[in-house]
Amino acid sequence: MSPSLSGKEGSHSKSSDPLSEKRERIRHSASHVMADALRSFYPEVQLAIGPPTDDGFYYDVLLPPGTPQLTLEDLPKIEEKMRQIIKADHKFIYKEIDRKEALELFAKAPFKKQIIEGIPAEEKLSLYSHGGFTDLCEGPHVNSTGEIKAFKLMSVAGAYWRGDEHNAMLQRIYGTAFESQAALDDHLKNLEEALKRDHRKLGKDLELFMFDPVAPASPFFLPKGAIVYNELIKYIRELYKKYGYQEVITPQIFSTDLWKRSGHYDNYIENMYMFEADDREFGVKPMNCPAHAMMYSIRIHSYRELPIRFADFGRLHRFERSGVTHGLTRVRSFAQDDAHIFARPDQVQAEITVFLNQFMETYHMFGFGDIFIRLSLRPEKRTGTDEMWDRAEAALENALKANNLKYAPTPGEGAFYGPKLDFLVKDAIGREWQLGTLQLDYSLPERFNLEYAAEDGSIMRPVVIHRAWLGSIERFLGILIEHLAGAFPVWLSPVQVVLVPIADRHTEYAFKVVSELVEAGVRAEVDDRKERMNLKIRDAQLKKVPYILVVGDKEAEAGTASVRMRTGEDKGAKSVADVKAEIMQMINERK
RNA sequence: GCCGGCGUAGCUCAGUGGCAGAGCAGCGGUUUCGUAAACCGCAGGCCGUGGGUUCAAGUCCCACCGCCGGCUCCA
Repeated sequence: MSPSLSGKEGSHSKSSDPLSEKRERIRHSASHVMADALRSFYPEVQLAIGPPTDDGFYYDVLLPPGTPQLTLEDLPKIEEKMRQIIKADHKFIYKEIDRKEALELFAKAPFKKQIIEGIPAEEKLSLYSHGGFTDLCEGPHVNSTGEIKAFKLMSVAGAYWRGDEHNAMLQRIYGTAFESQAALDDHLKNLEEALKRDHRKLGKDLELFMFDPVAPASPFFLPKGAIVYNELIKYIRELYKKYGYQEVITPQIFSTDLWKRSGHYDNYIENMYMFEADDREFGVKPMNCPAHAMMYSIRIHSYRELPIRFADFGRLHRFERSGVTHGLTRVRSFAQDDAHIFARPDQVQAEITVFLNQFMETYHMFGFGDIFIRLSLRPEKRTGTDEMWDRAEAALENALKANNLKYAPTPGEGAFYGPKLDFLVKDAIGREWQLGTLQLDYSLPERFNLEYAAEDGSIMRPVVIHRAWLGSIERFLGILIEHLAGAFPVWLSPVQVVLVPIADRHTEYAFKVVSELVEAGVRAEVDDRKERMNLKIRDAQLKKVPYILVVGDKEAEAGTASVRMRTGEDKGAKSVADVKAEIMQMINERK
């Protein structure tokens, strides 16, 4: 069961199957109907764009100056109007027009005018009308408004015109529409389900981590969360050992001398925490690479030593803009399973191939099925020669091809110092997150004057590969929590076993069993509260403890424990030795 | 940073100008029980922070902080 790979990011893929195609029509049409309804309340409303999306549609609008902003409370009346329009079953009428006509028709619609001006002259322009409403639109649509069988307006949000923060802020109304009420209900149920898996909620409920205004967007890992965090690191450390990485420990704070040299002072300072001490300016590190470059430079390296792989779990701080933080997935304080590989140019491709295999192995183990690989190619603004970029991009692409991996080349998205591979997964609510990354860097070796002595004695420049499997541990944990709905595999579970004594007199035996498990390295506890066993079983299951061992007279007598799983499955009584062996095996096999 | 919403007990939430509430959790007691919530009782509050309006503010207004939904950005 290997993770399926899709070359395209889901949110950008054009649907090909009939149902998705139908929904796209329905949603696109619903967006027109919504604009129509909105216009009946605000005749002067300026319409921008109203496309279908993966799970619904939206329309970006600008209300006339002085109009109060739309809020959630305005949605019901808009929905009501939409229902009337749908009931009237207006036909959608398609009409092609020439550019001049279009510009006249939309003379008073500045956003539409801009759209028209942006469409290449040779492309035809078209209109879609229903009832008395006409919009510039490529389509396709349903035949008539009556085909929009079920819809719901979801939310109102702000959005910049054309996604550029220098442009006007528009209001975006989100809605969704389906071919049947049942499908809509199903969708709403899924949303509710996703809410239950939200890692922020589960993190609180399971006491994994907390946040506090005294450290905005910076998680406090509570004891249980710290266990999971450290288990992840322990796993990564094993891989480091296996694959020839050397772990290093580097300072947290550096003088701006370093940040100027690395380029961060010019390119990244708005994301850094800077301060003065002793009349010098310092910055808290947002990345580990400069420190690793310095460590590489302690002496001249022979070509025989390369590749050198420095791994670092150093804590990074990035000052993220206030509106962008999100639970564990976008924080200001975090660590990565970060490593920099200093390699000879001829070693680059082999390193990438090995990395890809390690990456797939890791993701397979965590059970992620929906992985997207993005190959980010040279941006406009970049350092280095074209030959260098050709070689670097080819190295990444060849490695992907050699490993039969699908990927989406994305021009212009690379870092200024080199192209990169980004590994994205989708969370429970369909949001896409970047986790792992691999970047080729020709700039850092230049800036830090990194060298090695080649076979012929000449001095050569190594290439640096930045790479992470999990990305940020924090973000990975957040995605993992949602992916698993908080039910960690045994090896990651903060509490792996809870002993439930049936009556007080069985507590002593329960502790005996626990100490045997703890001795073997299992995280086991006795629930010795003065409560009934029913409650204790319930609580253990709500806390997603994988093994619940119930012990009473029979078990104490026979030296057994009744095994109940968090799923509710009752596996019956087993000898303590057998239970212990089973749990140990789960842990050792990381299941 | 920008647009909008929200902030009341540990948690989930009610209270919309007139005495701060409920359920769960917590604590005390009773119950000692065979696989998802026993019963009784007791406590628990700078209503995010600061200012303002008012005879009176959890409630109305302003600012700030934080969170949530988006935009932009990103590990």
